[in-house]
Amino acid sequence: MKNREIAELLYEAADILEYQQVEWKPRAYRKAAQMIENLGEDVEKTYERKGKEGLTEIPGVGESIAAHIAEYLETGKVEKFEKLKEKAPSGTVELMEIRGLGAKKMKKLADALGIKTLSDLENAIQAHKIKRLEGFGEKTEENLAKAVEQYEKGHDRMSLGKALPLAEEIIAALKARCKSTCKIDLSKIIYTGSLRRMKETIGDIDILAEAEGEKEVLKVMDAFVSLPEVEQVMLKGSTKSSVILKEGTSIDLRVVPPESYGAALQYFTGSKEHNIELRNIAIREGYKLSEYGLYSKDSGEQVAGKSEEEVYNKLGLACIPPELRENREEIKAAAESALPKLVEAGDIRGDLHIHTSYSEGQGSLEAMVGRAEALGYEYIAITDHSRSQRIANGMEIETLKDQWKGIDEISKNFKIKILKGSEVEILRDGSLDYPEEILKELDVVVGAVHSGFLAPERKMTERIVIALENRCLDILSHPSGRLIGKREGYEVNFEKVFEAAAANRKILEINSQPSRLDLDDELILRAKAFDIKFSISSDSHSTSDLAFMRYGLGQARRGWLEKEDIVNTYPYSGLNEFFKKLKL
DNA sequence: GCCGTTTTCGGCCCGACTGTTTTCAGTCG
Repeated sequence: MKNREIAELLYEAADILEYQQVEWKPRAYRKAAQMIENLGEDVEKTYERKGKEGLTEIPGVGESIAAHIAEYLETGKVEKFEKLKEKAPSGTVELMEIRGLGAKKMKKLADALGIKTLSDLENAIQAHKIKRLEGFGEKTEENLAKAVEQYEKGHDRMSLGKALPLAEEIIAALKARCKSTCKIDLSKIIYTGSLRRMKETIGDIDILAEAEGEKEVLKVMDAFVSLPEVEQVMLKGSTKSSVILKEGTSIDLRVVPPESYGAALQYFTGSKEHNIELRNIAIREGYKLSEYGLYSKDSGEQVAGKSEEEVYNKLGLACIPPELRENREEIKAAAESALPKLVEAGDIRGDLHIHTSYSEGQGSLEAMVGRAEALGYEYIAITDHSRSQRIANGMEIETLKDQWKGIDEISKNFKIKILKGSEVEILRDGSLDYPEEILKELDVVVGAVHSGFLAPERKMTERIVIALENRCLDILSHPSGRLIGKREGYEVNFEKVFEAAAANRKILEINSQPSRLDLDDELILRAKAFDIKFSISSDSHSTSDLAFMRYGLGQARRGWLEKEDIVNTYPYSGLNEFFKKLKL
């Protein structure tokens, strides 16, 4: 799948064109890039099947960009972009990443001081050459210095698993402060942005609050920027403040009046592409949409804004859940009242991937079961590593049998049903790591690949397909093998994997570990088209990990999944039934 | 460069904040 590569290429071209002050083209390139990035299907496949014509069917892709994509797929490069890069200074793309530095300022810096790379910029800042430039000043130079520092500190996005608890902590602290000093509705302090959409990684955290009148707004802003966690106040205005926390994360707070709260929540939740689409609809329908509300174009009167529902409904749309707002057909579905009824936290009745101290987990069998019961689950599966996973203290058959005894014993003390399971290594030839007579004894077999990541696509696909054809396997765990920000998934043909999973009625796991989130939302969408069932699992290694479930749930929702698509929403009896059928 | 129940030409989301200027340009999300 080359979608991401192609999108990257287009983004890069857009940056350079922007630097060259070319009008509109950068926007067109970015739009096309965004569409390709979020496309459910493989651009290369589309091209193979339908040629350039097929490519122009992608929104935002016209004849010219289609030709560039075709050229890239045929030759591995685009002549025009190569030339573009030659003409632009080598560091352009990197410099564009610096906060506060756009095309115009960069051009000036390049023309006046010959700044072409990040280190050029650093040197110029050190020598205080920038503040003497016309249109620049002391403050600009200072801010650029800070921005460069920030960039070097790590411009990586943080995991959902870090961002969500952090946002909750800051919001709790802000609420505690506002409770005594401000007259505002505390329940309206809420995180928005990509975090509310449960994206797998988060750039910065956006918080929205509601307050009436200048005085109250100011009080909220003051409470926010003076939180002990704050290291630096980047900006502070009458509607918006921005800070950087001591641990490096940047957080924005916006405060709006009650009549605009819904419109603002909608606007700041994004995504940007979803919002642009929504605004276009507003324009078509004779409205103007902003973060302050939906206004009639003629009279200028506000027609909606208090709540998100109001805004969507006035535009002829059902209210769209945040996780779907990625401009991936959700607006069309909302117009046709065809939105999915997404799976919810309350639907989850159990967790089917749990480790204990029998292998590499931190928690004892009893501790893990106890926590699961406390969470209100009806069942959990204990799935420690199989024997070949030596690095994770994989269990020999004897140890596995010991564990069964342990489970039988503690079962008496709990109401929750404990399934005997295993995370069985899928060996390089596709066979499973325990003999069939052992696997048959297990209630649930979770198969996973943990080795040989560098195998060629054909090999890896074969390995996984053979495992999916094994009657003993129930669930394919973390199917892509990726570790977010650390390791790409292995090369594998997902079409073939999904076909095999569907044909053998196997379950695909949505692994909730923040570093995995595997399957990701796009693969979930693709797999759903094959009519496959999923499980959402925490892959817990300690009692606190059980709470990871919500991150996997977020990805399932981003993948448009409904309750019926997910086996661990079934009651225990239904789940058992399902597994039994699987083994016939 | 893309796109069209307002247009095959002429538009392209909209508003906030900062800094450097004295009314606005540049940048960001």
